[in-house]
Amino acid sequence: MQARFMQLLLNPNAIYVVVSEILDQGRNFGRAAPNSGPRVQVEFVSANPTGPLHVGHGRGAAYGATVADLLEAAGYEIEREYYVNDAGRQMNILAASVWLRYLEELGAELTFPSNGYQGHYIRDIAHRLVVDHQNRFEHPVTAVFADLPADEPQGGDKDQYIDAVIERAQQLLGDDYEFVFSAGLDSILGDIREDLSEFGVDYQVWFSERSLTRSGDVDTALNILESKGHLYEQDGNIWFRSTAFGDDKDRVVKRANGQTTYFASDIAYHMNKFDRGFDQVINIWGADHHGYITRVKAAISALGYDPERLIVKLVQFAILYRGEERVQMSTRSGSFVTLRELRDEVGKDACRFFYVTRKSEQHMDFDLELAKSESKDNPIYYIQYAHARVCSVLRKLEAEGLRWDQASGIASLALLDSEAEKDIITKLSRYPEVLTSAALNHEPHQLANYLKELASDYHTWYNGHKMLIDEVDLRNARLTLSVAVRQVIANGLELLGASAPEQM
RNA sequence: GCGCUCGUAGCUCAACCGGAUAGAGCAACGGCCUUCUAAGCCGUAGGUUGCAGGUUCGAGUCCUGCCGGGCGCGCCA
Repeated sequence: MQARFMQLLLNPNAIYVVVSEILDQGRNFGRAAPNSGPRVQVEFVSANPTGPLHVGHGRGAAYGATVADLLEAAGYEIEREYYVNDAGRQMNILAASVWLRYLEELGAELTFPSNGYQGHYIRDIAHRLVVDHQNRFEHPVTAVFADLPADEPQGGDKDQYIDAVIERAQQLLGDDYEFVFSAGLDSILGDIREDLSEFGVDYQVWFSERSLTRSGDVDTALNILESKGHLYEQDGNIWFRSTAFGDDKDRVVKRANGQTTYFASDIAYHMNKFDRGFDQVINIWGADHHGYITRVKAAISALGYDPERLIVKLVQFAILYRGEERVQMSTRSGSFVTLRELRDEVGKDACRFFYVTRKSEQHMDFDLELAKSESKDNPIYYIQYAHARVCSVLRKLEAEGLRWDQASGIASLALLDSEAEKDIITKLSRYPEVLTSAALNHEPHQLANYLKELASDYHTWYNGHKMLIDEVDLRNARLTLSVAVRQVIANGLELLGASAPEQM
């Protein structure tokens, strides 16, 4: 930085140096040396594996993946992790739902619990169970529903009812209950994994909540809190005195029936994270979880770790629009738009780009029509088109039997001395700092906006200057700058999870 | 009710941990195709940064109050 600054003072041609740096370094231009920075874990999405991901998860996925990729490009050693909430009541409801649909597949006639999972994907899982295991899990309907309390439509309590169904399933299935449970979990988790992978989001670690109980981490964490005097008993429950660390109220970690709470798992999970030696732990949560930040940080402090090392980024939900019309979504009624449907309709590149083009904590409107449109109105197409345009010119060049001479182009860069050209070159030289700033501030939109500007500058310049001209030196200079722009756009698009097409 | 968060052009958003006349893109209006992709380019117009105070040499940015939107306030996960 210092050196280049000196060069700028001493030599007006120094601004051109960046062009050859870009061409020399290619994909690595703007990147720091790999693993030269802190070791950081980024945990994101972590949606309950009770159904497919929807568009709300999509924003967290795109944001988390991009922040992780940006930090990695900035030299951080990154571990991407998905926390699998595979313990708890919701998962049992899933297992019971699968089982009942399985019985229906075998011909049983029954009334599905009002609190069960209604989605069609449950039937698909049940169907596979029948195909693979025939009637192995079958029990007479009379035995299944004998002496159960009333469901809500019959004037009962839907929660009590579904709990009774779960208990009955466990009684009748015995060891096979775990099998049905796993069939549901594995199927949905597999679907989520595939969905994310197709979205360009891949994890190093899938961390199971149940493993925390099995490994004894939950007990260990509670024992540590106990030994430090942060727990107390009241009404038969064990409470964590989180108010001592700024929380509004104390929190139960173990119920009177001996069951630990989800929060206890969370305490153990964060202890586990810190014990793995990360310099920094980044949690990306939906905005509806903001109330948990205080208590989790309280637990981290109580365990003796520095809560400053935990960074929680909240992501607001996106509201889908189809043109003017708002797309209604309701998870309960099952009328939600899945991430897969969104990808199918809009395409991965536009999805990834649109999601991160706004600050994460900002509410955003996601316009499906705009994301799909193939015009300059659509920023992702606009940027990709700048890239394709350069490729197109090079193809045309070749078709005319000409060659791009890079060395000649570099040597002739000083011919590009208009303000527009210098602006483009200056903008190119800013790329590394934009990348670093976007990474360290966890603000991918900085890079997205930069790419829009660069593409705009390039389109403007391109429109006013013909590339394929007879003057060889000037032609090579223009092509060289074009290729440098193409490289930086490709680098930026890669970090945003979008492709850089050679033709459109 | 309490807490968190957001409020910037008609619309969607920027503004580099307070710094100079608050910037883009859509939409609107006016131009540019015998020429490498018009999937593009140029120009014009558009703002009392929700409101009212305060701190500061300086506030979209920090503080207080109010108004409005979103979210949260389980021995659910």
